[in-house]
Amino acid sequence: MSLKHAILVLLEKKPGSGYDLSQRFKRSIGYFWNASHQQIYQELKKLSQEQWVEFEVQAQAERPDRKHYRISAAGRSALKAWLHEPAKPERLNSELLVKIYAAYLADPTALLPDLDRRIAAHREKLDEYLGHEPFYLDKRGKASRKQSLMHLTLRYGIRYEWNWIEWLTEVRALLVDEQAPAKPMLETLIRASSRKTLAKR
Amino acid sequence: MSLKHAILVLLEKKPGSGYDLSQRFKRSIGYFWNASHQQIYQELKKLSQEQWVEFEVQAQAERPDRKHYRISAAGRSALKAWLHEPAKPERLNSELLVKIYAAYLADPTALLPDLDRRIAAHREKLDEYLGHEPFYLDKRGKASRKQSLMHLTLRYGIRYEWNWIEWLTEVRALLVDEQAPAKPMLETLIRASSRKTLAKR
DNA sequence: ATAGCCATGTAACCAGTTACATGATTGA
DNA sequence: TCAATCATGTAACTGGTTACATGGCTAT
Repeated sequence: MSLKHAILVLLEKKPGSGYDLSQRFKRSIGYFWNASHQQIYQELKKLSQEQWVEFEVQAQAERPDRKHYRISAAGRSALKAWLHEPAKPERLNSELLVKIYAAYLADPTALLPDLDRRIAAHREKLDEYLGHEPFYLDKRGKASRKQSLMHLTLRYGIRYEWNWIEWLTEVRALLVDEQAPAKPMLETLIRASSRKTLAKR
Repeated sequence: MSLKHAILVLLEKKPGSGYDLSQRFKRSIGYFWNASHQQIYQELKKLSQEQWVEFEVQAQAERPDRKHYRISAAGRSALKAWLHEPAKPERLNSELLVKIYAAYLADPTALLPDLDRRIAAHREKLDEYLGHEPFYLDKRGKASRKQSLMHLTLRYGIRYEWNWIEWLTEVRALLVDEQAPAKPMLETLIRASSRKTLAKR
């Protein structure tokens, strides 16, 4: 299982509450790991039973108490051991692809609203990720040695979203009976988006 | 849930046994849906309880009996209803990405064997998928109207594998301290592979 | 008013994996 | 002799989602 280890990684970088962790899953590493708050609280309970994490309760005025978690020595060594184990192959399961595969059984154009929603969602994420990128780069546009691996995981997220957009756009073009895969146009859009998000700073 | 519906889609195309289905998941639509035989047998049991599928037992000499399943009228309409429901967004969970993100906590080069195994696995799948492609194309290299959606799902698989290979190669280059992302070289390899698999026919 | 943020959790359920179980046939 | 293919399943467990529960503060 990896959620356990994903949590340990985050706590190793910086301690925090379950709520903090769920924010970090959403906002900073959502491009390779997603977890709901329910899952996180359950997992933190298990992790503290195993003594891989410790916590202290912080009372807060006007707000619910927080449990401030940090990784323990045992947790740290479990994490290192895990890093040296081979990763198991990942397997794709995409509901949308099943629907597209089967679309000819009914009216294929019924998929259009779904496609448009998905394209919009991926465009949004792509923009978000492009906005994160400068955080990993110095003034000369280079990632520091230490952060370059983390930067590459962000670039995976960027590729992933881009890939979906390109492909979904091809599917859409087929459904509405157009011809060209609209590739160059997309690249233009993405470059534009990149400039836009970079300009915000 | 989609495994139910993925099974219905396969049975709608062509009836068969649980074993047949597990082969088809592996060999023909593995690039967007994976299922183990255990899952399939359980699911077929549920599907026949709901009367979305029917089966007849076929006795075989020298081999275990087979249950030959086919979709029922109720199953067919459930499938059509499902096709008109919106698909829920997919969420990525990649163990390997978590490891790469956290690699700096230990010795990052410890990841190399993992990376090489994964690159090889993705190269293999890519080759396999490229080999499937001519099945969807006529003599002039065009997909028939009816099959073009299925063809696009295969192209998703091709993109997916390609994307992983390119990205993993970048990560590898960083770990072994090279500079260039080796992109053009990869494209060359993929084109060569495409010619090779096409030449086999 | 309505939604979103802060902050925590439980319970029921659904989905997926791993281990176990059987047993013949075919090819390297 | 070892692995793969054919052919079916059960049981235990782990992982993940959905629904429910509480409740104040802040911004539109």
